[in-house]
Amino acid sequence: MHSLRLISPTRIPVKNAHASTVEALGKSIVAGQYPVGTSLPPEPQLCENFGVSRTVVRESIKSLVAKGLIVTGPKLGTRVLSEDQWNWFDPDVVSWLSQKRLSADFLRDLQELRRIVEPAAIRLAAERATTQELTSIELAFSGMKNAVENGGDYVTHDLRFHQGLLQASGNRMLVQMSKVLGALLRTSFEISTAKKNGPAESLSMHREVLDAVIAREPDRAEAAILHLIDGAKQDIDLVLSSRRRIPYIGRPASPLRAL
Amino acid sequence: MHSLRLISPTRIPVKNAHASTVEALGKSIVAGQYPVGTSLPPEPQLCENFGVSRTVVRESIKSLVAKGLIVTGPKLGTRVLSEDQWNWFDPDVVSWLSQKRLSADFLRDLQELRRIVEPAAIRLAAERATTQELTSIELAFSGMKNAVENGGDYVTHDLRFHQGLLQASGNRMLVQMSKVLGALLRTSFEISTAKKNGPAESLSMHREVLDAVIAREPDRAEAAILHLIDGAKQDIDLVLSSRRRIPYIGRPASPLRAL
DNA sequence: GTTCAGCCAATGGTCATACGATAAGAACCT
DNA sequence: AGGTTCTTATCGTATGACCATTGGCTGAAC
Repeated sequence: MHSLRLISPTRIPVKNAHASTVEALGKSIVAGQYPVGTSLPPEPQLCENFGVSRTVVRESIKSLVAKGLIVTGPKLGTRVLSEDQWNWFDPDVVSWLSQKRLSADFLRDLQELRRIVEPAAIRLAAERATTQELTSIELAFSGMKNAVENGGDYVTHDLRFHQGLLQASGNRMLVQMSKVLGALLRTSFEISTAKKNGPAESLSMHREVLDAVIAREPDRAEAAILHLIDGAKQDIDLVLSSRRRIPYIGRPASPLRAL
Repeated sequence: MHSLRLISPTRIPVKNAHASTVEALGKSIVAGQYPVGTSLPPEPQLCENFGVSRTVVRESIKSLVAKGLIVTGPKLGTRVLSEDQWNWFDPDVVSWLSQKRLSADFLRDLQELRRIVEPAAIRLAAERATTQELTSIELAFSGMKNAVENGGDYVTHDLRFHQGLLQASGNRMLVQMSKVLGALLRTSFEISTAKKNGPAESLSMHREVLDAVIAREPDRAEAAILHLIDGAKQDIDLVLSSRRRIPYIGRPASPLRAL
């Protein structure tokens, strides 16, 4: 008799109440549904909105507190913190941001971060990568090549390629960052791939990057990756300037389908 | 009658039950008390250990799940995730790591990250810093200078100086990172400051950095900060090589007192 | 002896209720 | 008008009950 309320305000979490609630609340917040500084509805209200018990609501709220999105207190409610207090490296937060508010600002910040981190990481990778890590990257490259020749999921292998490189840097912080950059990379790759000859062109650049790493030549590897990154940046800037407003609210899967 | 159990296994959280429990559990985990892959004691056991209700224990666990330290599931318990799944950019996690396990690995990773991020950030700052941000940094510098001349807390102002620079980069990701790098910076500054003439020497280098940023000369600013960073690295390496094992378990305040 | 299905029990997941603690805002007193 | 007290909304904590999931045990069938 509980699962019958099909017209609940938000989705009904038929199961996985906690996960569903965290996601729904988190997305609402990063989407700006509750402006910074204001309070969310009180707990009983949220319970009703989501059709879950107070236990679930409270545990969900604690999760979001842990991610720096909100603070709580008696009588002050559950207040949304300013954005610079959010944990911008939390995979969930970034994922929600990518889906709900892929704004130009956000993309610019990510792009900038990528241009700082990836060249440095690749230098380290060129010095330290184990043969195992190299074969893993080589495998990703094969996947890309195969996708170009026979069709298939180019973007996913592209992602693996870059994350493999970050992994090979041997620095745990950089590895963590690869998870966050994933949001940008996927978007970026989807843009580049949409161009005619995009993949084919990008493939040879990736080959050059990998060769340089295998040859243990940091300078050459860095130059190659910078080439790649700046190409991606141009593609992104082009798309950003060609649209006035964020066109995709609530289309998680393929944010740049509009291309 | 609850607060009388003074010989409880861990601390008794007289108040702020949630925060205390999160901290105690978090520190235990990052300290390696529960090896990766193993399960924590079941909830009722934890309730007894910490002298709190199941509500608090469960909400605390959810907080740690949100930080990527653990996963939970019926019958599988509360398992510690492998370290590369932890959120290495969560301020709490980093703080716990700094206090409990300031290992050479961790310092090396942080040092490397700093050398990647700070020079890049300072280039951006030299291009974008607002006058307000500049005065804020200038203020921190005054604090440092004053501390050298009249005695006082040099390290705190040093920290403000560097975090002000990251802030001035105008990139939210970099700002977030400044919170994390704080752990390294504090340690690093404490080492450098311990050297005779450390502060005085460092002061002039900081002046040069700030001047270059004010003059909007990215190249000069980058060179100056690299000078500073590499000096700090030498100091840290020196200390690291002079000790065989992590000498400070459980001395949060001043980890490098042994100097 | 091996394999697989099915049951069992341990453990987290969810719900409901009650009361304590805190602080914002109102009411009150000076 | 200013400060102080009081009220009250809201989160914090505790308790007890029951549900849901899953790993492992048991035992039967081959």
